[in-house]
Amino acid sequence: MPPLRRRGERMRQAVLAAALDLLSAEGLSGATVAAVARAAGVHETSVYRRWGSRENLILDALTSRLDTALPIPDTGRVREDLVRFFTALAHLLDTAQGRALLRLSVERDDTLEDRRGPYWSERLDRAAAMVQRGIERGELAADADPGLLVEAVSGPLFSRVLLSDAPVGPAYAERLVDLTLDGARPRRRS
Amino acid sequence: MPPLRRRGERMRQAVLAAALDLLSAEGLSGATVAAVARAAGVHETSVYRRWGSRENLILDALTSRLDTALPIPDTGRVREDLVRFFTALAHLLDTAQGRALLRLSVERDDTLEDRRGPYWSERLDRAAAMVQRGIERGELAADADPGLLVEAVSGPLFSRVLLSDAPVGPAYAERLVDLTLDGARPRRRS
DNA sequence: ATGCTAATGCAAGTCGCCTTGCGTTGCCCG
DNA sequence: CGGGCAACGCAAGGCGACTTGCATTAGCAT
Repeated sequence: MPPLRRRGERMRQAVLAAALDLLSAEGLSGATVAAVARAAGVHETSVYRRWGSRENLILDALTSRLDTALPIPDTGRVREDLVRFFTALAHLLDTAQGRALLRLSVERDDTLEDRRGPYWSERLDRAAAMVQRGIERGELAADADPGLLVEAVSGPLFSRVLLSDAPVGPAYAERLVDLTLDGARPRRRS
Repeated sequence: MPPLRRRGERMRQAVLAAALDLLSAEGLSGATVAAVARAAGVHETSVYRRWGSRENLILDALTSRLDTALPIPDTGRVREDLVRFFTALAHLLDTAQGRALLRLSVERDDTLEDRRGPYWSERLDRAAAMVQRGIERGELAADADPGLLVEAVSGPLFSRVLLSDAPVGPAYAERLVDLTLDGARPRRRS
């Protein structure tokens, strides 16, 4: 039985699968390049040649399967849309894979350009559409800034996970949405 | 001239100074433990015995000099207080040292407990006092959550630096404060 | 001053990330 | 059904973080 040489796409899939296995079995620190390569029955050098760095590898593994899509709801009411979206995001950030992805996205890599920022910014950009619809519907002020609003809700979610490593939870996301929508000033007209 | 053996507190100061020098001269990646030790005229082993890890060393160097205090203003108006505070924070986050400190604060260290979270959480906790005063003054809703509001403004600042590495700038901080205070809904009573 | 002890110096070594040069082989194309 | 060539395997090595065991010495108390 020859060592079952894997190449091209099959090798790629085998490595990504091995990476995810190790990731969920032993966590981020357990998924060393050597371990992944061994588990996939591939040489470490090949991994580096294809992915360039451990970071790219893990990130590729994570994003390939973790395409939770984070769908953009369209219920007709801004608050409902935002609550659903950011609740889903909070849920994602409470999973091991979601947290790992966020942590990796934060790592700087001065060598060559990478596509980590894109993962989150893409999704947040799409989220801005919900706000835009709210503006057009007159639910939000005409001069509201969709991007700013999205960042105002997602930012705290991200930094909470990164800084304090605390769970975020759907309730937190909902409170953030309400604060961003209504502000902290006293409600006139009760 | 004997190698001028440094010990105890003098050694500590020499190493921290060398670390800051390298930090500002060559950036985070330039401040390797070996380089810092050499520059301080100290053996690498001694650095590890005293600080335990490179991270602790850099963090110690950063916080020892970078105690910008981030004072809590008290002008009598919430918005003014918040704008001043978060503008100062934004400014800090636009310096190389501030960014380095934030990045290091985000690094997880499963070995032993560390005191990195504290640096930011301390300052944000104190910032909540501004909000509390605003509530007592009636400027804010009685059921407003000081901690949440502080996170709603600081979170985006942090995650912007961490994720997109973009400058934050005072204007961004100010817009966040206004959004959090007034919300995105249309203003009644113009 | 003189000792004692804890704080250094030093050497050697582990581990993970990553690179390079060269031999070997899978795989697609003609 | 062969080539040919890129895609792999392999060995060796560099670099930085970190550890360990042992020799040495600075510095404080006496």
